[in-house]
Amino acid sequence: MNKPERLDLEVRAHADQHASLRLWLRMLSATTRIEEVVRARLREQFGITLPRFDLMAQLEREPEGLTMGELSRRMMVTGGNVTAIVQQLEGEALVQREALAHDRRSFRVRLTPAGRHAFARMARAHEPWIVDLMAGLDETQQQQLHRLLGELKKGLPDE
Amino acid sequence: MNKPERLDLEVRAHADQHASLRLWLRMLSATTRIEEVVRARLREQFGITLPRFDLMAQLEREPEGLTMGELSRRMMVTGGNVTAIVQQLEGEALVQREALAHDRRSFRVRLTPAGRHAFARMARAHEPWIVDLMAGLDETQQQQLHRLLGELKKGLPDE
DNA sequence: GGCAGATATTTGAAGCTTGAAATATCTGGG
DNA sequence: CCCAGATATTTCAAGCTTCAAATATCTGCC
Repeated sequence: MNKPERLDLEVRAHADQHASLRLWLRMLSATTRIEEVVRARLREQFGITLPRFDLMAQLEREPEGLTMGELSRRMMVTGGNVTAIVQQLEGEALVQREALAHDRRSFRVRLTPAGRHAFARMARAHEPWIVDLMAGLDETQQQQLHRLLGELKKGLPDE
Repeated sequence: MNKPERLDLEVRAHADQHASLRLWLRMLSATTRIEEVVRARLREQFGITLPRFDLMAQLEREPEGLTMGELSRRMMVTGGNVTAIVQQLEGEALVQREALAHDRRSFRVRLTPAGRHAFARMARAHEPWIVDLMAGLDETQQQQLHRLLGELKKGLPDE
């Protein structure tokens, strides 16, 4: 009975790999599709890009503002990227920089009143889009998905 | 009992929105993190970008090759994007174009033998990475996640 | 106090991505 | 047969993104 068992394990290992790969591809395609929809609507309805919206969303949650590094970590993009987007939004007077007393390398970025107002208007539209896009799952399923993704994230390497 | 019930629904609706949003953000961050890891490893170990790897992966599954449109749909990117990547890979002799007899607007792209060989080498490394990244979930959980994402995708608007 | 290493941000080059317009070809109805 | 609309691809401009190198500042150890 040794040989069949060993074979069986190999077969299962092989199947596992394929299953993980299929899972990953499905996860990626669902995420991509939702992003596409959101990006298109933000553009059509507000003439804004997703990255700019995202950056404003991060700031909206932090009335005290965020440093470039914090923004970069929260948005999960590189620092150079944040620099460019902040510069643009600053040019449109939607965000402003503010020196830090204790560290001259760094500064806080926060929404201007105009930025806060503009974001609020967009967020009111955005939230129902997400609710709607997720509506293929009922509340319980969404909780399950949330939990599973939390587990998955715990297993991912840091940094 | 009318007023409390109505209030209750409103509260729940409000909570639902936040829950869907949180779910979406978690989904996005898990996906982004996995992509980051895979991109970094492909670069370090094989000096290739994720989009090029992705395009080759699509072709590898289709010995007959794929048209530009099919590639674009499968990769979930725009056509112009595919044009650029195919041109580069063609320059490196990893893919080749082949005219279609019945439609001169279109053509098939397929891996060259060199492309197939290079991809096979990368895929052997890539698959265990994914298995590993997903290993925070056991088999049952991965099946659940796969199922839930399938449901979610069914509810998304087409195209 | 000064300097070595750490941290925060910017810059620049290369590559990816989108959306829209342009080009080429095909298809079917008249 | 022809042409109007559909389909396949490319082109282009604008913007996003990464990585790596450069700059500036800070911190703690001596």
